[in-house]
Amino acid sequence: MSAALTVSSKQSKLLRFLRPQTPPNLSSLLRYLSAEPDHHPPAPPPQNDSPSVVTLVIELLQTSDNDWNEDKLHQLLFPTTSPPPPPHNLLQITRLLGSTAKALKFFNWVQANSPCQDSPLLSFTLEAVFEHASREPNSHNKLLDLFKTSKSHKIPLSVNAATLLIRCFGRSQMVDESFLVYNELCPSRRLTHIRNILIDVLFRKGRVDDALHLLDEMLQPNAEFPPNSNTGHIVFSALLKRDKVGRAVDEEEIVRLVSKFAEHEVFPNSIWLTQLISRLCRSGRTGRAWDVLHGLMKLGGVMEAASCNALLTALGRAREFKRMNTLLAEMKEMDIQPNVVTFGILINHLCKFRRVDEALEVFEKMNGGESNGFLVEPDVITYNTLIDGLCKVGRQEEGLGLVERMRSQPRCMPNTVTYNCLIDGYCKASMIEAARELFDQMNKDGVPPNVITLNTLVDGMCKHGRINGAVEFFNEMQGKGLKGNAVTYTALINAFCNVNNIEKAMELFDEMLEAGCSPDAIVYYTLISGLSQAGKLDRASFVLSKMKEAGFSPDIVSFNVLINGFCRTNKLDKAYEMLKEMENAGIKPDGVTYNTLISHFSKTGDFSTAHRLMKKMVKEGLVPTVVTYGALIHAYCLNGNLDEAMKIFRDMSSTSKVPPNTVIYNILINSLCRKNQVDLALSLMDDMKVKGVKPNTNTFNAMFKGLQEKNWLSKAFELMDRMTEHACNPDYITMEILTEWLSAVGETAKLKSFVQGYEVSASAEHRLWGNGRKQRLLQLLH
DNA sequence: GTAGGGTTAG
Repeated sequence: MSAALTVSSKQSKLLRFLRPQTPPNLSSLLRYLSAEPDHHPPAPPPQNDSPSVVTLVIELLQTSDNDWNEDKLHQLLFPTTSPPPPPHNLLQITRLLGSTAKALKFFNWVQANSPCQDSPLLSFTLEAVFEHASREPNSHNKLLDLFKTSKSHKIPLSVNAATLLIRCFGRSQMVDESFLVYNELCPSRRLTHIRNILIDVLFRKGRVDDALHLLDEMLQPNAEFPPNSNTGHIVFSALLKRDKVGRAVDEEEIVRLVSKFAEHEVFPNSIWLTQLISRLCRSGRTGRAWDVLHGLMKLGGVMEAASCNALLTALGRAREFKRMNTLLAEMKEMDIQPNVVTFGILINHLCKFRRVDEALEVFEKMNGGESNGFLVEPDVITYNTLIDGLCKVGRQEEGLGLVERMRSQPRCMPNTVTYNCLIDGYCKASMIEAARELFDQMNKDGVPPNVITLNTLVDGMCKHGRINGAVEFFNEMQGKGLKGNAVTYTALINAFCNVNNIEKAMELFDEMLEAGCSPDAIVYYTLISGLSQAGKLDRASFVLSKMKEAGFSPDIVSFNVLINGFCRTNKLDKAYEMLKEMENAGIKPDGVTYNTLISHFSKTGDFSTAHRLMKKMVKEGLVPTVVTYGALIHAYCLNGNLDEAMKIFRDMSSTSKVPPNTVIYNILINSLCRKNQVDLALSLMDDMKVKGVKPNTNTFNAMFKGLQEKNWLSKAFELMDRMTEHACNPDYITMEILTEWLSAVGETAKLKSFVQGYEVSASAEHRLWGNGRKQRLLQLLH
């Protein structure tokens, strides 16, 4: 229910309660206070010396209940010598009668006795009869009867009578009757406020088109009854609130209405304008939102920060920083005070683009760091945004510092989100223990963890090789009543797929279903990918069909994953099936699809198909990338056709302008070394240096193997030094080659000094080689 | 304001 209507319906309830015992002047005062004007001719000036006609008539009517002195009544009301009393008097008299029955009786008498039948006398008397009836139980039926009678007697409705009827019928869901009353009303009395009521009734009943039709009439440039602010409120609330009934009205239509309203100088209030701006932005029409806001600014609509905030959010999302700044400048110019949300948006977007220091500057500014007029106290959300921003760039210690600052500020205690951001920060920094401690801390502080806390820790543990710890933690939390969701299961399923524990991954999927947790598309995608990469294409297909049953469809990446899986397991017919399915679903193959197929055909020796596919991909507007060339080069290498591989390698940088990367060099260097063309491999390494392509561990491993074959010790030493220079860590393959080779030729001293270059970080070593490998290495060295 | 997945060449 809209605010204005709540007020006026409350007021009318108040009126109904007060009226019977209230003298007319208080009643008219209340009437004056109500949102709607009273549409009566002015009351005659009070007669000071003698009792008024009203008083006399009431006395007369009350003394004799069933037997009125009609002569006297006639004399008082319709004197032959003086003009008839003003209609207002009859209204007052009728109102003061105790019941509908009495009022109706009086009305009938007036109708029978009034000398002039088409005077407003009858309309006003009837109005008071309606008022009586409206206060009785089952009022809508009584009013309907009375209305029908008045219609058959051709008594015109007064403005107030029509208002009362339309409103009462509307409340009783009798929309057609409301409409009928309106249509019965003399066009000159179809005032704005009556139309407002009817429009409101129509909207509430979902009769959107009828309401808009009525509204259109009011919005005409020279409309007799133009819209007022109440009209705006009724219309915008009906069109923009969430639980609206009837057909949806699209944003363009609303924008059209807004501008028509604006021509009548009626503007949506801040709430509705903000709603409209958000809706336009959400449906991707930020430009239109910008126009609407600026149009209203120019026309003098009242603008508050909220509406600007809605637009700022959308601009930030679209990375339109220039326009964001323009809007901020305009806000300043128009004296629109930014609020905590405005600052929050700025801080958020700066953080999302990792410009955390600038975000901190804005934060200090709102704290009054620079005295530029306004102080806005940051709230929990401001703090959380910043803490998250800091954590996302690895500055979790500073985030922790902000928590201290938060605690010192009244009404700003760290909450679940605060802890979640920090826990995620520590997890991403591989500090799982610290994250776990924060989790204990939040429990101690009475801040309840939620499913996001759970997921953050589960994922953190999974990503740092503690899958069992993650499962344990999850079970512990379930025991405490904290249920997991699709995200929890995705993290675990993904982790088990990554360590090739497909059984456990599938088990978790079943567990998820048993727990009553419905999988979303991402769970399916994860599982399909894991199964495909593990070569379990039958199970991947099974999950795919389950996914479709659940109403999700594979996206381009899932198709690519499946196509790759089918190619690798030599189920080309299945791969084709997928391509067909993609086509039917309207999903075009992308570069990855082509690369996958090119890789497959070239690896199986069908180079002509591979080249045909490459031509087709270009025709489709896709650009062959370093991966495309890599697939061909790799296949030619595997096929023993090193000349062709080198030819493509030379072509790709000169003709196609795709510079080779480390992977490409590695493929070639590896193949050349295997073919004993170590000289050529070495020249490629020089080429890398020239082109600025960094060699990695694989590059050196391939070279060492080649050099070992040739027993080119001096070259190996040279490369070992270069490896150290590049801060390129040896892995266990490097160590195995070098240990075997160098200890065989009695060069363990050189090897020891090489290894010592890397013994700076025990944890890095641990990560690289693992404990077992290191033990073996040490054994070999001693 | 906070959490999840997947692709192609080594």
